[in-house]
Amino acid sequence: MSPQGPRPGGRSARVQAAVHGAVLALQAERPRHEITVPLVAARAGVTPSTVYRRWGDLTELLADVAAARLRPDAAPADTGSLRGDLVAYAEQYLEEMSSPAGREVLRDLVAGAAPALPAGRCDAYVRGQLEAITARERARGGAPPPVGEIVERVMAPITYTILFVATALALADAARLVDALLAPRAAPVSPG
Amino acid sequence: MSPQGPRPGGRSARVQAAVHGAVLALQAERPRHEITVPLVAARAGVTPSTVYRRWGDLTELLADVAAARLRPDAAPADTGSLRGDLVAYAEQYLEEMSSPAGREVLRDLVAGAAPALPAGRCDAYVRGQLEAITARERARGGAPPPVGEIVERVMAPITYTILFVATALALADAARLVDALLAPRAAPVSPG
DNA sequence: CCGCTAACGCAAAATCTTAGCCTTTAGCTG
DNA sequence: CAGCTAAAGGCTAAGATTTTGCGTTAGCGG
Repeated sequence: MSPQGPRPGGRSARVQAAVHGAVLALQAERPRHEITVPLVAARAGVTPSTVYRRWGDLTELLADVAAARLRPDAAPADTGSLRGDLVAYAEQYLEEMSSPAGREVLRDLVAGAAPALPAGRCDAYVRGQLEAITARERARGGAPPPVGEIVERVMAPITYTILFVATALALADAARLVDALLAPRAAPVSPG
Repeated sequence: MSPQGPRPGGRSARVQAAVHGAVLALQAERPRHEITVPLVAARAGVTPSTVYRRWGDLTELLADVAAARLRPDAAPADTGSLRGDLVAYAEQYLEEMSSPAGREVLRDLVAGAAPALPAGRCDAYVRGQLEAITARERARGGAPPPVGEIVERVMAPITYTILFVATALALADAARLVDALLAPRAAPVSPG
């Protein structure tokens, strides 16, 4: 779906940029159910058939745009400690994704039915950022948990809650999850 | 979206059952992108306008069917121990939801939720089953973790992986997650 | 500079979606 | 139990979207 086809330069790239831009512009000014392929195409200065041919349908186009939106634009902030870095990253993710707009991004991503690609890209971006954070910690001489465990204990609960649970998470929950991850021997429940 | 309107009996119920049945039948024999409202309506012996009026669009209809499919049909299995009950439930959930059909159910559910609201019914069903399991444990004299913690540590990682990660989870991961939850004082990482 | 081909534009046809109006039927009341 | 009321479904026509075939354009290599 993503135009990683054999001819990425020139006109193709311009069209992709124009269409992505049109989607972003429309998302900012209209509710989602009013966004249609012909509308996007018109805004992008392109014919609808071009959009249908390249993206298949609106769902996949939105998923592609959502994935592009998630691509990290900078390395994760360096606060000087593993906990600080993780809390900062988790808080940023939580804040971005629990807004109505962010929720729509996640939804579009999941809804894109194609070979799991757009949703997979999202996870890949997250892991990339976490790799950077853990690599930094190792360079400091620390022994951070594996990225998979961070995803499992911190990112997954945040994402699940945003998608499925009515009560919103507080910013403090991000720190709570990170602390639970980093202190596996704390004893919050009844004594064993 | 669900026809919990003021007139649940009689014809309404018949139409709803016919439409749900038609969706299930079509899902079993066709790829999802070939399922359309007119197709469902024809199979259900109903006119398309009826479907549009009651469900709005195909996405919401599929979400409604998915939610109905998820409604637990029985109390969770009683294995005699908290760990056994949780592992059995988590394994069942994992097995059901990681199949292609199950993944579609989750996808439809997320995609069809109201614009700014979460796909709450799914989470509610899960919590209901977990409540039953933990209540049973308390009746045994045990002190199970709160349901929220089980969701966070077990159900959320499973669901996240199904939706966002290309590599499938193994059945054993369900047990691993339950064990990690129940033994918070194990020391799998370097000493603190 | 010339040819090759993927990608786009255009326009017609097919399909899906919406909306108005009428008919049916479940639930209620006398 | 007959009759009333309004919610819900059927039908049809108008409108919008999606698909498809064919000609054209523009990036790329020789």
